[in-house]
Amino acid sequence: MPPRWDIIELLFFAYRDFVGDPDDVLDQFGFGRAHHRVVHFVHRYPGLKVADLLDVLRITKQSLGRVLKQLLDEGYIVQKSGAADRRQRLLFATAKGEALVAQLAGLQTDRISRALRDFKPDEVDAVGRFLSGMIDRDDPDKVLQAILGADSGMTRE
Amino acid sequence: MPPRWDIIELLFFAYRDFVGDPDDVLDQFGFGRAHHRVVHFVHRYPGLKVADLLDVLRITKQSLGRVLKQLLDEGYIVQKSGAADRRQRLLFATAKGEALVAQLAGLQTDRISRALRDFKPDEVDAVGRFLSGMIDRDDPDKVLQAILGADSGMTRE
DNA sequence: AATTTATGTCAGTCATATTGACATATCTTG
DNA sequence: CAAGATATGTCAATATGACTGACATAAATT
Repeated sequence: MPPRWDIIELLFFAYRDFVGDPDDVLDQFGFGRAHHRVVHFVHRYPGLKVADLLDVLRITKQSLGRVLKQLLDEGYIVQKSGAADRRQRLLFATAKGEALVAQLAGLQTDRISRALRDFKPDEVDAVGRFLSGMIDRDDPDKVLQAILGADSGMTRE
Repeated sequence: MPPRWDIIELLFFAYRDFVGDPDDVLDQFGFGRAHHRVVHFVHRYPGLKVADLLDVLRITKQSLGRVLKQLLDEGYIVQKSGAADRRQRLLFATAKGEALVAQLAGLQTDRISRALRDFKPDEVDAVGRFLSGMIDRDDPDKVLQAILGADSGMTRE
């Protein structure tokens, strides 16, 4: 099987520019890419546990610690003790956090919409199936399962 | 325009796993992701100049310096003075470098092929057009132009 | 009561990036 | 030819985001 140089390199450049938009905004907040990832997933999956976040981001708790603390201190995220298990710290985005996520997602959505402009529904669907297919399936990751599970029919509104 | 949470998150996970495969191999060589990027583009675009590489990778020459030196010292890359302009250091992958790139590209190609299995030709085409469309066009980058130029069926202004 | 689990923290290290300043060789231009 | 621009390299200091290992605490489970 010959290497798919085309896709390999397109993925590199596409991802480079895809994360480049948020990076510029994050700089103004004194944040980095790590902060974006954390506040994004907390906003999207309210009540996420610290352990879930570690699974999703594939980093250690020590790495997550500093970034999470900053987001808590500056009021982008709050944490509540779990009702069933009070050891757990369930994470939620504040209005401030939601606003930041929305701003960054807006930039990325603009880019995606531009790329998908004039795509037929089944072409959009193919893009979604490709990206899903690129992801490891043997992954005991709750968030990931939620995404992949909800992923039938990319053309829904 | 509502955020495309689906694509945003699929891209995150797809890229995470896409670069995850090479990372494991690179560890065994004492290399990191930066070494992969450098040797990859040097192999793919023989005679690449240092300045070209800086444009592609969007890093500073100081950052590139250490990584490039290691690859030169360990014989994955060689450099020759430019014929026309002898200030330029033109970079070429050695057989050793090519072998490494091929191994890493093999892993990534396996993943891509798996994702594109059972895709019809026009669906594969849609994936390529999507990725191309995600890339900034106002980019005076020789390598990028080569890639985008070779990508038939693309909509450009 | 003992153990496991979820989380936090301290301390040190590493890889990769940054900015700024300066050096050298070489090409281009007035 | 002299002056300046360009391509590259290097030194120094710094930041971010990752790592390992060890230890602490609180709460759940056995």
